[in-house]
Amino acid sequence: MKEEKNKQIAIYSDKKKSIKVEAVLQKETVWLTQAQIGQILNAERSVITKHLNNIFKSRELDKNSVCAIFAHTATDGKTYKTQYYSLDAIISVGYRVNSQKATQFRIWATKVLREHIINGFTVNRDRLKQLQGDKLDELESAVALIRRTIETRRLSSEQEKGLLRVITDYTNSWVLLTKYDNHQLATPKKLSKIRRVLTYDDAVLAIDGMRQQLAKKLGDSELYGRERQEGLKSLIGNLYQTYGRKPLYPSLEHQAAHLLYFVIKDHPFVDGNKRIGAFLFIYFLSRSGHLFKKDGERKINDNALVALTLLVAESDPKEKDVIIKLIMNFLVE
DNA sequence: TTAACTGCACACCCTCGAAT
DNA sequence: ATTCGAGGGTGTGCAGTTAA
Repeated sequence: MKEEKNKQIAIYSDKKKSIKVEAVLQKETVWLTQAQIGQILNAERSVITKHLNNIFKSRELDKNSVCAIFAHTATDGKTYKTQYYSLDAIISVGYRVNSQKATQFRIWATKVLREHIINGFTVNRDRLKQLQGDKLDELESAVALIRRTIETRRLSSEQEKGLLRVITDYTNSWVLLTKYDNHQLATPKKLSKIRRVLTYDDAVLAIDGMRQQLAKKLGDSELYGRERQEGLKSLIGNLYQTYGRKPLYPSLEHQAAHLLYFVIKDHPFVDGNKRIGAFLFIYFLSRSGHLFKKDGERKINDNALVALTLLVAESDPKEKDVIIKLIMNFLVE
C-alpha cells in the first residue's frame, strides 16, 4: 500500500473555474486525494468518500489495488501521509457523481484514455516496430475499432465503462509487453491445451438450462434462442475443424474466442445471438476451468463481457483477426 | 414512492512541531 | 521524552433534492 518512490507530479488545471490540482503520476496512472477528486468533479469531499466506500463495498473495485498512501506537503508546509486513489477509482466515482462537471469528466476521461493509448505507442513506435511489427498493426487496428465504436454507438454509461475497461486492460497488457526485452518478447504466450471437447448436446443442454433460469427469474416463459436450421451444430463442428491434419483452432483460447465470435456473427439462432454467444463463451471457459485467474478474479468481468460482445457485433468482418486476438488477450494470464 | 445522490456539520484520527 | 494544540484528512448521520 505504501509507495513513495519515483513520484511525479502532474498539474490538472481548469482555467474557467480556476481549479488547479496537483496529481501524482506513478505506475502509469494518476493518483488523487478525495478532496482533489471532489474539486475536479465539483462535488463535496464527503460525497467522494461515500461513493468510494460504496464502490469498495459493492466490490466494483478492490481497495488495495486502487488505493495508495503517499507523503505529500500540505499548504501549511507540513508533510502528511495521505490516501491517494488511482485513475480507476476516479473514473468509477466520476460515473456516480451527478453533476455537469462529472459529465464533462466522463468525456474528458474517454478522450484522455484514447490519447493515452495513441500517444503511448507513438512514443515507442520505432522500438516496437523493430520488435514486433505485426503486433503493432494489430494494436493499431484495435485502437481504430474501439474509437469508432465509441463514436458511432450511443452507449449507456455502464457500457461506456465496460469499454473503457477493455481499453485500459488492453493498454496495460500492451505496456507490460513492451517491458519485456527482445528475447522474452519473441517467446509466444502460453496457450492452454484443449482437454474437454464441447459437443452440440452439451451446448443445447446448457442453453436450455439458462432459458429455464431466465424464465424463473423473469417469469418469462417465452422461448427465445430457437436454432436456425442446424446453425449451432455446424458452428460447433467448425470449432474442431482441422487443416492438413492440424486443428484450425489449436488452443482453448482460440476456440473460446471463435465460439463467441461465430455465435454473434453467424446468427445461428433466430434471436438472442449476443446473449447466447456471451453465455456459451462463459460456459465454455467455466467447464474447462479457465473462467478465473489464479487470484480468483474473473478473467473477463461482466462489463468487459458486454463490451467485447458489443465490439464483436459492431466490428467489420475484415477485422475478425483483431477481434479474436483482442478476446484471446483477456484469456491468457 | 423509492433509491441514489448531495452538502452540511460534527466527531474522530493522524501528523507535525513547539513547549515543557 | 512527553505532552499538547493546530490543522489536514476521513467517516458518518441527517435532511434535503432529484430522477426513475
